[in-house]
Formats: sequence, structure tokens, C-alpha cells
Amino acid sequence: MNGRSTIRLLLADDQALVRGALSALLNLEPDLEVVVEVGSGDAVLPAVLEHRPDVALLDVEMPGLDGIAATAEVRRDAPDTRVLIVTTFGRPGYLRRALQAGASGFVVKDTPASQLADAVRRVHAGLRVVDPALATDSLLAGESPLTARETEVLQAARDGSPVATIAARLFLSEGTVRNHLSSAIGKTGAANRAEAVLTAEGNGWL
Amino acid sequence: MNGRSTIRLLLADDQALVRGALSALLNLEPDLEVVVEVGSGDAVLPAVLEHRPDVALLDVEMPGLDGIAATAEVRRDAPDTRVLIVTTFGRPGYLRRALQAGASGFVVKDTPASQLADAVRRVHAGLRVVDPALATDSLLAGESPLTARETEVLQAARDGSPVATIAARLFLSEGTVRNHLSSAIGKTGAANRAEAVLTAEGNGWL
DNA sequence: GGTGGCGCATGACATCTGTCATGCCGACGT
DNA sequence: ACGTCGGCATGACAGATGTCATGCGCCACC
Repeated sequence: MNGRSTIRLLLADDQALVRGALSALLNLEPDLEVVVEVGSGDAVLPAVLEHRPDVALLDVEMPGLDGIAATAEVRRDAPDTRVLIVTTFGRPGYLRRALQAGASGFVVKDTPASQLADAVRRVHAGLRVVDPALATDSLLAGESPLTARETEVLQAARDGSPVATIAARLFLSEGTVRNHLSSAIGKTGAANRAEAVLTAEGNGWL
Repeated sequence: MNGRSTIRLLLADDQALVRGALSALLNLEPDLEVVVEVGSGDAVLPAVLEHRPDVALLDVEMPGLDGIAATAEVRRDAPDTRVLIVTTFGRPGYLRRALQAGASGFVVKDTPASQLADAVRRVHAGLRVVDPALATDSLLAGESPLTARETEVLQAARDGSPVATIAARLFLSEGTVRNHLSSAIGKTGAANRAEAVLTAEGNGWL
């Protein structure tokens, strides 16, 4: 690619301290070089286009675009840059959505630090890197059983808003909102609106 | 203290990747040295007693003991070790409780990486390090207005359990649980049980 | 061209939630 | 000793929530 055998990296994470620390960690490796750091999802694509890194390390939880959406953008406009997702939460749905968006790898933040550099090298070599434990979880949890509307309604219910507020926000009748919620509660196996939100979040369905 | 002018550090964070990365970052500084890393709150005190670091960097969110409780332990049994809290969430209540527990500093994870080493040095020199923006928030939000029971009941309501479940878990009558919840809802200015949980969490009252 | 899934809506019903008044008890402060 | 506050409880009430049956229109699939 560029400097013969050094792998050029983009690093995206909203927490400056973590970003700087990861940068320090990766720069210790002689064959790796962080060429650009960004702190929001919106900044990823422009930075990729400008610096053309070999591998982009993206956090999922970011302001603006999340890491998954940023992945899709990068794959579309800069297919030479491979994407490695690094995230706090090992939610099954995240993995599936990340891979569908075109990510080459998926690493959770409690894997040992020593393995990160290897993951980067493997991704750069064209291999897939996926946490094995997470992969089985992902298969077990499967795709979201929720329809688009149900997902939307559940999202609007996350902050504890009453039905009336949700209905107004989505321009639906209150009865319809209750129907969607009831259906979502049934599908998640919850007893409750709040529980349904929690299990859906835990599975990465929101 | 030990190696003349090098500051010896303990690093506690449950995410191995972040822990390793912070370690790399801090070890870049010639006057800092990470002598021990742990991944849970319970492991902090034994590690401190064994290695006697000058400064302990603790995350708040950890399995077992959280960073605040670990701080109190360290202050009690190893008063020579100063504590710097490093956390993801800038919740006002966290700051107050951390300082009450005897922490010398409090840094959120989206401060620039370059300032962390300085924070460590200042703490080691006996100074206090506090995010100024967070300090004002903390004053505004003040202490938790919730009574012990109300707090307990709200905690039990976090997962969306219905009143009956909460009552059974705390050995209370359903009516009493509803009273405590109603009171907590009033004090938090929420319209709702779920909202009350969210604002209480946001303020670090749980 | 029928069938099924989804979105939307309404109405009715049972249950859960939040509020309020009231009362009892123990702890604490004056 | 008295008042206040917190914890606990009960009962009653209004309003929010969850469930169900039913109906309509749309679209995709066979």
C-alpha cells in the first residue's frame, strides 16, 4: 500500500482519553501507524478520503453517525479501507449489523490489549476477525424479530415516555402505539414495556 | 518514594483493551510507571497492599466493588496511595461520592489524552484534580434528595420489574413500594417510574 | 387472484400504576 | 415530653397500560 510494510490506521472513538490511549498502544508496534484520529462518526468518511488508511478502527457508540453507519459509508466510498469495529458492548445484533455493513472484524473492549495489533494485521491481510464467543451468541439471538414500526415505537419508549407522547412523536393513534408495544413485548418475552426495551437493547435490536 | 522521581501507578479498569491502552499511554512518560493492572474492584486493595503504588487510577464502573467503594478501601488501609478516578460518565453524584470517599482527583474519559499524565503528576504532588465543568454540575445537582428506601426501591425498579416483584424482593408490601416510588417520582420531577430511574441514574443517585 | 404479513385504527376489558389520606411505630432533636 | 421525619402499611380512586377482537388498505409472493 503506502510505506511498504507499515499499516496505516484511522482511529475513531468519542472518548478522547481512550482514543489517545489506543493510539499510544498501536504506535508501539513497529508495523502500525495511526495516521488520523477522529471523535465522531460524521468525521470518519472525510478523514478516510483524505488520508486513505489501510484499516479503520471504529467504535460503535459515537455521536452523530454510529460506527455501523460509518462502516457502510466507508465501504461504499473507499472500498480499499478495511474496517475493524471495536466496541464496549458485545451485543449480538451489533456483530451481525456490523458484518452486514461490510466490517472485516469485530473486537470487544475486554479482549486483551496484546491481541488488538494482531487483529489489525489480520484484517489488513484480508482475513475476518470475530470474537468466537460473540459469534455463537449472535447465531443464538438471531435477527431482530421486531418489525420496523415496532422497533421505532420501542425506541421512542426508551426514555419512559407515556403512550400519548410516543403517539404524538410518531404521528400515530394511541391505540396503535399500544398495539405495537404489546406486540413487541410479546416478541421479546418481556412482561413489560421497560423490560422489552432492556432486552431489545441488550440484543442490539434498537 | 521509590525509584527516586518515578511515580508508580496502579491501573484498574474492567475493559482489558482500555486498561492496556492506558498503560501504554502512561508508560510513554519517563517519570511514570504502571506497576500493576487489575480488572475488578475487588482486586484493587490487595494489589495496592502488595505493590504500594504512589497513585491508583480507578474506573468507577467495574464488576465487584465499584471504583468509589475501592477508593474508600484504599484510603482506609493504604493512606499513602492517592486515588485518581477515571470514568466514562461525568455524573455529578459520582464526583461528590468519589471525593467523599477520599479520592484526590476525578477525570472523565473524554478529556484529552495529553492531560492524563499531568493529572497524575498533580495528584501525586498532593493537589486536587477536578474537571471544572463537572464541579459546577455537581454543585447544581447537589446531594440525592432520595431517602435510603426510595433509592433501594428505584434500584430494584431499574430492570422494569413490576411492583409485585419489587415488593417481594425487598420484603415490602406492594402499597409501600408504590408509595416510595411515588415519592421518588415526585422528588426527581419525573412523570413516570422509568423517567425517575433515568434522571436518578443520570445524577449518580443510584 | 388468493393468501398472508404489516401498518393503522377503534373499542372494550382487565390489570397495573401513581396519588392521596390516614394511621402506627421508632428515632432524633429541642 | 413533644414534634418531626422516615419507614411501613392499608384502602380507595383515577388514569395509564397491556391484551384482544375486529376491520380496512396495501404490498409481496405463489
